[in-house]
Amino acid sequence: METRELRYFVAVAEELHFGRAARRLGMAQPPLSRAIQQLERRLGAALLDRTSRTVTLTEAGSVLLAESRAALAAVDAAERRTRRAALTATGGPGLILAAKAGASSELLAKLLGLYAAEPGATPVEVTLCGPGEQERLLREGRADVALLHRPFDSTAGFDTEELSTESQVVVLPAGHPLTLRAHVHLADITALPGLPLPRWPAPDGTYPPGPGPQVRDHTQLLQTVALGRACTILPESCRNQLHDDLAAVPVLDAPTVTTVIAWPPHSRSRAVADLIRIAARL
Amino acid sequence: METRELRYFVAVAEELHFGRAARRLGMAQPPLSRAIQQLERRLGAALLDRTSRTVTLTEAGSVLLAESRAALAAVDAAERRTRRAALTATGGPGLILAAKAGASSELLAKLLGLYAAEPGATPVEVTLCGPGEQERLLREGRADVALLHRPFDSTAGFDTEELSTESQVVVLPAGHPLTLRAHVHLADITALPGLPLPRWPAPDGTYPPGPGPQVRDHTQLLQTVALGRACTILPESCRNQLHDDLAAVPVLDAPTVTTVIAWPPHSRSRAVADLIRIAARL
DNA sequence: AGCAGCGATACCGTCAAGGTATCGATCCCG
DNA sequence: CGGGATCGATACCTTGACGGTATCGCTGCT
Repeated sequence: METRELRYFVAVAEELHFGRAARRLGMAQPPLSRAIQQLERRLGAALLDRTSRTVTLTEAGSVLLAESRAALAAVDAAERRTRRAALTATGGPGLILAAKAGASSELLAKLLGLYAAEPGATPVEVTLCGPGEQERLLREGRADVALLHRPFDSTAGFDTEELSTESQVVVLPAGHPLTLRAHVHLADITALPGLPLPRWPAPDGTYPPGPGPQVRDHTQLLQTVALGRACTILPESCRNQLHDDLAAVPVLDAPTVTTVIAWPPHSRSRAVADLIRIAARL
Repeated sequence: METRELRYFVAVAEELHFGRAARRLGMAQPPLSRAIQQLERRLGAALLDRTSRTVTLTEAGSVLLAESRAALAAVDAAERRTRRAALTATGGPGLILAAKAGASSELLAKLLGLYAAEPGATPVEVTLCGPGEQERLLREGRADVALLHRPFDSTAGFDTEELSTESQVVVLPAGHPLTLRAHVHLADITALPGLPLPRWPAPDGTYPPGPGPQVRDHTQLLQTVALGRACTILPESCRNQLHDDLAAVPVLDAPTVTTVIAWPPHSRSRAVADLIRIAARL
């Protein structure tokens, strides 16, 4: 199978409409119809059920859709990583590390410091991004290595090494009654009147429905909490970033957060290997 | 990038010889040279350093080689999984599970029993294979789900769920002096005169060098041990498969073995999801 | 110097990918 | 119930990308 065929199929499977898919691909509809027919013939499987009015995916079709996306992502990542490797040789940044803005800053500083001291260390460019975005950057080959946070980010498809495990705290406006408690439970928090949990954007940029205020980044989050509009649950290492207008209380039954360093499983690069070796010793 | 180009590049990168690579691809050498040139032009990167006598990989080239193998594997797996999905609809086996022959048999039986009792369960075909082969079957899309054993198998690129953790025992011929001990350490075993650890074949079928006898499967392994030609370290669950001619002693400092159920991260199938849900509750 | 081996280049033929025109079926609406 | 609109499939044509053959130019080894 050629990637061209996979791209065609993904377009049709997503649009469920040959005409629209053809427009999206910048081609005419007939050759697209033929390409899909040929793909079906070669696979010996019906991928789409078509009447002259509607197009639907068969079971095999929806398998191929999921697999095609993964395969095309792998091909695109191959291209980007090769381009980056070529740039690196001519003096670009040696390594791109993606990390969530505002998270694990102490850990990150220590890691970068130790790596920089390594003989033969290359310059590391740090991309600080929104929550969950590190995963995408790494998958797309735009970053060489990333700090992820389980159980929030999926590490599926990566090699990983655990760096630290923390319990979580609830961050509240200073002076809130709960801040007098030595610890709380999740049930205490969900029941808080007037302090809902904020909503983060999904990968596609939309916000899930709910009562909480919409936030995009860490600063905005903490400010919203300080204003008494929300509370939030964060790993305990956030505590040394809190001003006096915020207070943190341990949450006993919140899931523990594990920070892991992750990299694509086929990394050949010496620099990535060095960085990981150092991270594993932290 | 088209998969054709990637296949061409992999052939040349592996052979480091345009003529041989062309023969392997069943084509003439000139179009292959041109295809690689075009790939390099489009990527804006030199992939190969060629003199008229030798061909070597550049840094970017070796990145692309690793990435191409991964991407081509993803494309091949997509094709196989789609074919399988189509067969399943027409009454083939619903699910193929790969497990190492002789390992986790109790766990496996329990899992299959529970799943078969599930409403809407599809027939499960179990492929019992040699050590480390489950991983390959799963990667290539020849199996839908597999039981892997950490730290021996790499789970990189899969979603996994831990099923059980066991410590390991050393298996010895009955009557061996060490069998009188309540437990041993690794150092005790490596020092055993005349009882080396056997050698397993690598994925390419060759055996690593060393003193131990060559074995291919579990039966052969246990028989070799019973004959007093080797000893071996296995998870403790193997104990109820041992005859009287073999004895097992716990090894205190051997790494613990974790059995995990693994599946490709893009699995859309209801059957896989059911099986995993059941496995997680074991 | 001459030969052998290798990758690159020049040139040519073919076929598959893509375009246009149109068909046949289905649904919607009056 | 009939006509128009919409959609995927088919028929037919054009073109350029891909592959083949012949040959060149360079290099290393006798």
